[in-house]
Amino acid sequence: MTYTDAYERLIKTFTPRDDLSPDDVALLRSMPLRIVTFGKGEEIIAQDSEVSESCLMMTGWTGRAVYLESGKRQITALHIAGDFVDLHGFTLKYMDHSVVALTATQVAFVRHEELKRITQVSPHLTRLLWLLTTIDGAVQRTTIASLGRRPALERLGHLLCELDCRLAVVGLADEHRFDIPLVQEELADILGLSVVHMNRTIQELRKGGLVAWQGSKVVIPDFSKLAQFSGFDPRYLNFIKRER
Amino acid sequence: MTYTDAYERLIKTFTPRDDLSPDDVALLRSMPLRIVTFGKGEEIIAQDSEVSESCLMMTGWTGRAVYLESGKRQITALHIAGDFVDLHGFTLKYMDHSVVALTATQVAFVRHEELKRITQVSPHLTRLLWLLTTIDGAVQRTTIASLGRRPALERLGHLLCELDCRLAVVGLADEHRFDIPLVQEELADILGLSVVHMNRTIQELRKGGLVAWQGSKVVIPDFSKLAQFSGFDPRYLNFIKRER
DNA sequence: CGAGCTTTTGAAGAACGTCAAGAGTTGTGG
DNA sequence: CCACAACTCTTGACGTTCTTCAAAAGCTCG
Repeated sequence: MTYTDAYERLIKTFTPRDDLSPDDVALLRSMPLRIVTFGKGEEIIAQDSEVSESCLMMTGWTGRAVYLESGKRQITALHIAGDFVDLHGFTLKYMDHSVVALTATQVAFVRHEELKRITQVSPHLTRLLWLLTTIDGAVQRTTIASLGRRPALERLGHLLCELDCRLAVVGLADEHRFDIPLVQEELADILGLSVVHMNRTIQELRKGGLVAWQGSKVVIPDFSKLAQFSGFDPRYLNFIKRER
Repeated sequence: MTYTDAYERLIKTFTPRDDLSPDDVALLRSMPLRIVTFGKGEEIIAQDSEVSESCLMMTGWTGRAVYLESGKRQITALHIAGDFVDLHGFTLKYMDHSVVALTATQVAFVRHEELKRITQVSPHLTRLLWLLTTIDGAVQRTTIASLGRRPALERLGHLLCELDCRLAVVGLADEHRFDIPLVQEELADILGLSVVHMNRTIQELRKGGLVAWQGSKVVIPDFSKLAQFSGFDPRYLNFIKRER
């Protein structure tokens, strides 16, 4: 993963949503990046810390984890290549969650001074960065609706539909086949379930024929069927090009 | 509620988080507002609609509601005076949720052209508006953690602590006393519970002495006790002044 | 006073969690 | 290349939390 790749990755995060002017692209490329590798299980950002840079995912999977006093953990979001995991840290500074590497990972850190510079020279790019955080909010709302009102089976189906869509956009899913490099305990922490019930829910979804899932390989034989079963409507992901 | 009040309300939304320059204030006051009244139960913004203005709450309570195919409803957020309910609509345009008036309500609509104008002339005010949406995201993460990992009783306690803090900042709570103008069905839709279990959970919290709650009047006799019981840590609300 | 809404209660059942243990898999060191 | 340890997945049994259904009681407002 070279610096050139990193800038390309960043540019490709915007282009499904709006066109970038040559000036926008040049401005993005002018930002110094710090590329760092993390091993599986390592903590990239600590909960309750103060931050002065934000990180863009290059490879691997990360999650935002909230640790409760009870010792329980909730993973509030999953992130893959192209996701600006903690862009909200630019405005918030205070991190209400940790960021943990769920697989070996490469990320590019951008200093907040650089982002601030963008806000001072490019209103358009500023709105696009802002957009990334509001899309994140839309995903979070969908997660809230799932946790609050969908039973475990639909909740899992909905997550698989979302991951399929997001992975496809960055070339990591093809014909509804993709890799989920997560253990069931992590999936349980995402869906708010116990590990045992997570296991039984996966088995039930498999048995129903809605997904084929062996090891980390997932295949969704009939996407629209799973989407309908899970109440999945991709519009909240905002993969639509318009003037922003 | 006059126009002057509306601008004051808007300004007071920022000041707990950062100071505004005279230019910032003048710019805010230059935005045309459209003040509208809604009756209890009315829909202010429809789910799946396209929007070209965003609304700031003046009086009353609103909620963001997601309606699922199953007929179930999840209220993903509550909003009170000073909240910019759908500021994310400025960047997203597509509304993945509805906004519903939970009480009689006055809101001020700001056209997106005006917000765009701000992004073109004031990087600082742009960052502050952006901040409001990222704080919203932090609240959503906390909601996800509650729904995923807290049992009903703690979930309710946590909500009450959050409301106490937020209402106090806008002068609607004093000495941990405030009004919750919501019926138990609405609370159930916020906490992801059935109405019956919502009722029993409220009773249990009352019985435990953690809250006094009769009709819509809530009193938290020992806030830190309830906060500890519920795992509430107000830092995610970002009521802290710093350079943004 | 009555209609409609909201709160409350009881009873039964479904969904999910916990505990415990066995089976399968992966990785590591000798 | 094998043996062992550690991790992960799976299963069974049982308990708890929460839901559903149904109905009664209380409240509000014309």
